[in-house]
Amino acid sequence: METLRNSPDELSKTYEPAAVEGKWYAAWLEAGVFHEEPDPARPPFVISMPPPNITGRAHLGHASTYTAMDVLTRYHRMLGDNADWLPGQDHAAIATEAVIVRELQAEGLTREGLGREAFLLRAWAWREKYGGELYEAFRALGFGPDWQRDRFTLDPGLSAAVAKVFVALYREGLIYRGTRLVNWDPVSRSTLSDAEVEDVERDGNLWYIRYVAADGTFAVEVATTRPETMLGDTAIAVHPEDERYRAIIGKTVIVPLAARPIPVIADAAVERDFGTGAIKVTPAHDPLDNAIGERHRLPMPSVIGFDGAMTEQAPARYVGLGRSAARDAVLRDLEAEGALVRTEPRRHIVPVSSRSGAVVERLLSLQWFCQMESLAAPALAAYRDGRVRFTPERFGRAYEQWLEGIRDWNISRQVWWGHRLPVWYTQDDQPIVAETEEEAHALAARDCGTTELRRDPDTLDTWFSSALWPFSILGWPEQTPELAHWYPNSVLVTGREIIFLWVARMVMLGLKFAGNVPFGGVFIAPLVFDHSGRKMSKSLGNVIDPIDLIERYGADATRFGILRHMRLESQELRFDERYVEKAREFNNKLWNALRYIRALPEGLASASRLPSARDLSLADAWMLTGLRTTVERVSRALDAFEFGVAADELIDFTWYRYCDWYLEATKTSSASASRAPVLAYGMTVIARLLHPLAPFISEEIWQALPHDGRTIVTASWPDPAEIPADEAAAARYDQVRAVVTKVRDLRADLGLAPREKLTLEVPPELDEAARELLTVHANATLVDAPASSAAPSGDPLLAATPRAPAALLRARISKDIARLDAEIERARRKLENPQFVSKASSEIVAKERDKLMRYEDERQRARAALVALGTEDG
RNA sequence: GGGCGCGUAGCUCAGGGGGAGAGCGCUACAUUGACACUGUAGAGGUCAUAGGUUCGAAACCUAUCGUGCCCA
Repeated sequence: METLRNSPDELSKTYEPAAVEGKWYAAWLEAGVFHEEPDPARPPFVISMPPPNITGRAHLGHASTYTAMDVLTRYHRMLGDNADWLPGQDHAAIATEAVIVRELQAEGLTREGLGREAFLLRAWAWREKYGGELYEAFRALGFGPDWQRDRFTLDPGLSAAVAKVFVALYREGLIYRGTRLVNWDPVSRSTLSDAEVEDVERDGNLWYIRYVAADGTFAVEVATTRPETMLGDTAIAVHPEDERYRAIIGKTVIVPLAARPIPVIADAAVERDFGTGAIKVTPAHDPLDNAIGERHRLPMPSVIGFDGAMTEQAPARYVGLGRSAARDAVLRDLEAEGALVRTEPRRHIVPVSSRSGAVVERLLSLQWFCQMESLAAPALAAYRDGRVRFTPERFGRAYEQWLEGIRDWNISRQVWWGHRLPVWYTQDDQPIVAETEEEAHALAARDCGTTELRRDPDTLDTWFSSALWPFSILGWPEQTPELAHWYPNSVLVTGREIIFLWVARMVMLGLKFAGNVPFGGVFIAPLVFDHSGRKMSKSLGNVIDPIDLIERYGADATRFGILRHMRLESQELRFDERYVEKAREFNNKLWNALRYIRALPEGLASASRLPSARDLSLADAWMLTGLRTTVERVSRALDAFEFGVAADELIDFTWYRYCDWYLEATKTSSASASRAPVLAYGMTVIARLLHPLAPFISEEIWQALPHDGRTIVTASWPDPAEIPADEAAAARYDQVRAVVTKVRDLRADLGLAPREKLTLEVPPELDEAARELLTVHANATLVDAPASSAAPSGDPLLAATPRAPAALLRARISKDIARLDAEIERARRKLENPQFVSKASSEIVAKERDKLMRYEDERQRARAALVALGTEDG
């Protein structure tokens, strides 16, 4: 511990975060304060970091969600918990692969040209080089995860867990291979999850096409936004209760251009208001049509291929045409045939790949799926019986509804960077599913009498490995001490956009394989938007780099500014740089309070212990009482994830009470007896309360004052019971403050500069403590009131009267009386209402009576003062 | 179409059945030895609209309008 010096110039006049932050972060790493071993003797507090993509860059979302995790971990560490924050990164299959492919393109290379092995080497090299950038930002933000336990989704242990889970699910029949409609990104050449598909509104057309009956007795018009898919039509569908079409249900019509006969069927999924109420059904290329096709067992020809061009299933003259060329050709030919009735401009929803920006094609494809129904049921039960709780609660209902309508999960991806499917095929395409290649060969030899196998080239959806995260990073399937003590995790902190993608899947697989829910609670942090409520995105150019904020304001201010605006029920946080600016000003305020304490002439040598209660001044007692309340409130707020409330409480107490009042009160001569220890004690308690939110400055302050221990990181959380509180003294000081405020009012009326003394007449019996405080807070000179002023009985403090022109005092008092008149009128009306007195709770009525009494008392005093002033000018 | 939010001071937002709050911005004064990244005082609001419940509604309920997100 450095020795405490008291030179006033020792600390710079403004707080300089840059000098402080690097120093302490290095010291923390050196001391190993973020690392924990499982310790059954202490309550565990564990958070698994949602693994950011290795392609991810720091953005303000990290400064909300990830800061929240840091706050919780630091808070629980100080509470004495076995607290550990487990970091890690995600390989981000499609995103990373896209980055590498772009790099290759720039060099004139292709993925296929390079080959799988070389491609993967490049991807690993890329990860080595750039994958740690986000962590640099995390350190700059002061985050303290247990770096020694850093994990990566492609680590051998985690990959083994993935293979094990896949094989187990397969053998249970929950993973299967099947032909289903998938989201196909023709540019990335891979399937996409639903979440990677964005619905975008675009201008298009609605084309009306006429289908003629096979027997020529009628024709039916259908509307479509995608005429080229008509080549794959296998039915016309109408709503079963649609009178217009009842007669033609079951009849046969001919697909124009393709000249194929197809049936007219009835299905309740048809929207009668859309177009003509009759729709064409292309089961191989549209989700709704596919569902109809399943129900009616329709054939499902794929007319569009994985390359986005028309396949051989289409009539010969369209084969090989790209989607848009095919559309042009089809429209031209329809027109020529007279089958195109009309064209109507229309805005409609187009599915777009959030990876490549290409329009997503719905295609039938042979993929691997995970059957979700039997996994979803226990996850639903865990929510309904309270084993998984969401904060805010309403997000639980979204989770519930999604699980209720669960659909099978396409888990295979046509990318190379990721967990390769643990699937091999024999020459006759028989799948062999095994955890290792050796096992696959053994199985193939045993069951199929062959050793000639080729491995499935596909990889698993990234979310598959993420779903195992909370237990795979703890060593599962090994029964490690970490798994025993730290699973389930205490809480998961994440954003609402991945409740389905990630949270629900972790619950499902955690229950299935780790025997329990992965976490007791889920805290959904608000998303960060720009000042006008727009999502921050590269294309809008409104992305804010936290590093930039850190450089200009400091990491503490960046964290604090955001935390302060996190509200439990809000879904969004509209970021304004002024939040961070304000936080920096708060830091500076703290810093200067520290400078004041350090420069006290009596020094801090004896400041390590709080004086006994009888040696405390009125102001001391007031401050400590407020401090105790603040400790309780901040603790309660952090327990409830109310970070904004915690920050508000800290600012409110520290700035507007500790600094504005208490610190000023210590500038009286009698305060010097107790002020150094009380100021220092108060400040170290504030520093500890602040530490989870603003780790650097709190450490700097704590180190600059008498303290026990090496670092605030492992200091204990303040215990309110240890802070002496004296409600009566606090109330008395509040009365003094009320009088001071009134006097200041008048100073403003007088146009009196703050420097200029004001004379205050007070009754001779006024106690010394109140006199000193009036003197220092109101910058007043006290004189005894003349006996003739007839101080009313009661508290002499309330008889304090500034010496000022009578007219001014009269105006001020009259204004007071007018305000009191209104209050009295309001209270009296209430109390005169028999309904109020009989129906309102007795406390409310008593409170109202008390108010009325107080106001009347105050008005009486004011009137007396007015009379005493007389009518002539003074 | 279904679900979930939001509408309070010029702006961003707290609050929440019984005296309208904060920060920023604005106005006036102040360079007092912690701090101008400051202090003191002040102006500014039919709490979206209309009904209802209640002794009492900005808060609870219903509807409407505006606005955002998610799911289909």
